[in-house]
Amino acid sequence: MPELPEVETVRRGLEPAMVGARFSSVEQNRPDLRFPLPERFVERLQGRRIVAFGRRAKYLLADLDDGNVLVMHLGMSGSFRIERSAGAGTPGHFHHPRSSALAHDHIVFNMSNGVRILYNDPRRFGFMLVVPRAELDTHPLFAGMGIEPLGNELDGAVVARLFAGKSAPLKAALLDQRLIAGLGNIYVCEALHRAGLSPRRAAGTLARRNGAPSERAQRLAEVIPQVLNEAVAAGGSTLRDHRQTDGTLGYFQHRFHVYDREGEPCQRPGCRGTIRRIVQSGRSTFFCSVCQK
DNA sequence: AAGCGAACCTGGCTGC
DNA sequence: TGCAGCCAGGTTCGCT
Repeated sequence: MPELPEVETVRRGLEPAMVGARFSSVEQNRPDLRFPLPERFVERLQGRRIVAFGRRAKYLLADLDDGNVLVMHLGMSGSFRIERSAGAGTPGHFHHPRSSALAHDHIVFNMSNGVRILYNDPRRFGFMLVVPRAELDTHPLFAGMGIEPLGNELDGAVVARLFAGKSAPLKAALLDQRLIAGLGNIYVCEALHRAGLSPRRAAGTLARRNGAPSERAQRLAEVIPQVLNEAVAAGGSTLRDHRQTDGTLGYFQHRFHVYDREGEPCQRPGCRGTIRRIVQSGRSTFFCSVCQK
């Protein structure tokens, strides 16, 4: 489900409910998600206060007051929803209603501010772990992680360097989280269309030319943050499960130019092409072979 | 070594 | 209506 814009949407929804609050109680309804949950997961969270709530690529990071970080990944079908109890605002009288439990509500955080935060994940490709903040950067999950596409690091020169010498298709290189971390199938397809680049082109063909990053690399570096920022502003894309934490839908899917639009006319002004679907490394790619070269 | 396909899971949709 | 088959926003593993 969630690529960077969806995860950022979730982060923004959860932040005000989480930062400053403590975990009053945590319900763990099964031993594992994608991986076994950490030893004593519930005990390690209960009583802790959340001091910051951030994101790195597609990971949510809740900094706890004991120096640990609760790391959460939503996999393909993970989502959070927030329920506010009637007692919110009057400390000591929350009732955290249990009546609303749905199938696949695997983890529930009952917060000291009266908010109930439920993690639902039918496919269980998501996972949670607890890592000391000081060890986060060297943790296997994060050590080899690529650059943050909404940070300041992304520009044509960086793209050229990252892709230099790669024979893999651009599509695969953009999905490789060790290069740029946070893009997924939707936004890779959309970015490539905006940049006018074929998903089948070898990534290495964007490398530097005569000491300067190629025009193509610069265009790609420009459109990636553009499409991600527009998607964040739209609350992400709702294909099936993604919701903002208050239940409202994302609406960026209405602005897709290629994703899931096989057979439709290309929307690029003046282009007479038709959106095609091909399969690359086992995943659907949508693109216009007329204007994407 | 890089790159590709399969695997991990459940559910929704399509077509027979 | 029923059921088989296919597909899905991610990541990792293992083979070539």
